[in-house]
Amino acid sequence: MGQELNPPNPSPDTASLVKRLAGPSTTKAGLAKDQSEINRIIAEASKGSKFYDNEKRKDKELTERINKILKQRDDARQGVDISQIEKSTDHTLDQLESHRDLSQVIVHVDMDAFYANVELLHNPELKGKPFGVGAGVLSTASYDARKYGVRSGMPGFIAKKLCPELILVNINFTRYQEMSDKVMDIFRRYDPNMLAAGCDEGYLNITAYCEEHNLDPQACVQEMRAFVHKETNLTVSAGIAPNKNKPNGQFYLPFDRESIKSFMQDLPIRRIPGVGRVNERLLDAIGIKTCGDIYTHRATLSLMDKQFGLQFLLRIHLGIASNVVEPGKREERKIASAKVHFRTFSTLSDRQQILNKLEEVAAELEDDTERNGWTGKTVTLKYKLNTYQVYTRAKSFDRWISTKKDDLLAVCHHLWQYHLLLLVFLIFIIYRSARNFCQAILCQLG
DNA sequence: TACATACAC
DNA sequence: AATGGTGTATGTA
Repeated sequence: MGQELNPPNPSPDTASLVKRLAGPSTTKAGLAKDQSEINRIIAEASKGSKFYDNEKRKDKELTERINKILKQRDDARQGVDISQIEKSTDHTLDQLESHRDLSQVIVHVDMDAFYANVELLHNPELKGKPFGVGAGVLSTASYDARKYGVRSGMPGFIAKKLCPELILVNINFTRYQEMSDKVMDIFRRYDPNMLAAGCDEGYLNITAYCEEHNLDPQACVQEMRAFVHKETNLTVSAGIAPNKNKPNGQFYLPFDRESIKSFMQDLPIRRIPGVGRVNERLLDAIGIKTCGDIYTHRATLSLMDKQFGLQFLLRIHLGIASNVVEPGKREERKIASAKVHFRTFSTLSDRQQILNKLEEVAAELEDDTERNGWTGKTVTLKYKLNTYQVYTRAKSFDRWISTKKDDLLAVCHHLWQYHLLLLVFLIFIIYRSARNFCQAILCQLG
């Protein structure tokens, strides 16, 4: 009956598209029972949207890129002595192995569902209930929500489809920052040089602490985690290893070559920091799913060093990473930005409306930079079309730029060009190399 | 330098 | 109806 209304033979979603739509953090906290059913629901909810079309386009582009790479691989392997290449790669591996340093005790600490657990402390009524933190897109999901497949980075309306009783809690960043400060202070007792990575995780070198207090690493970390719990009521997971490649959750990796090797053998390559969704697919295409697979395909990787980065992957295979922990310089702010969102408008007739919006953004940025004393040397105009395609247009100067709205607008007009006539739904203006205005004010433009 | 892409959190 | 913000690194031209 109504079937004629549907488009004939809608092409089925490819596995890669379904996975892409499910978002980047599917492999992270896989507490859900049936991920494929969850992915199906997400793909279904996305279907027909501009967002979906854009993801489909990107997926297709990646597939084409993969096909190109496979062809390159086949060409590269023609008429070369594979065993010779393997031999030379083995030599590189031996070199790397000979420099392995097992002397440092590195701990990766990660607060469990940080935002969600802070909210739980604040509002105990949420206990046992599925909830997400954030509006629009979720910053995190409680453990009870994760059971349904709800994850960080997921739009609220899709999360609601997966879990209709989901509660949405507004984000309270100052609350998390406060708790983060407390937790980090505890970590610093064990390593004053620790590296804070975001507000809920970090890396520590506890070698010296263990020595001075005559503690073995596991007892030391146990004690540290107990302090965190006692002083903040929050829980923290930790991985202990001879370097910074984090295992997962709460884990002690024995400090010998064989244990590390067998740990890496079946570890999915996606779990390595720096291997995201794209590299996962590229590597999968040439047969690499786990860190162990790197060795099997070392000849191909060696021939295609430029595409894949041989050294990077060989180090991953061996489980060798940096074991230097530094606090990370407290840098100056680099970017000041403002944005405006808009939805419904038409193309040509609303040129003036777009210009008005642009002016709005410029005014907002002027306000922010004047108030906080920032300026910069590059103006970046970033805009998203209603197709979700993102464009950036930038102009750099050799002097500090005036933060006056009209000066900003002048630069933006110069950058804007023909997209003025298109459907735009998001505009950013960004100052790059933002510097404190007080220091820069003397050399700013007219 | 300009721009795009990939990634992390 | 509806799919993030901020920052870094890197490749390419």
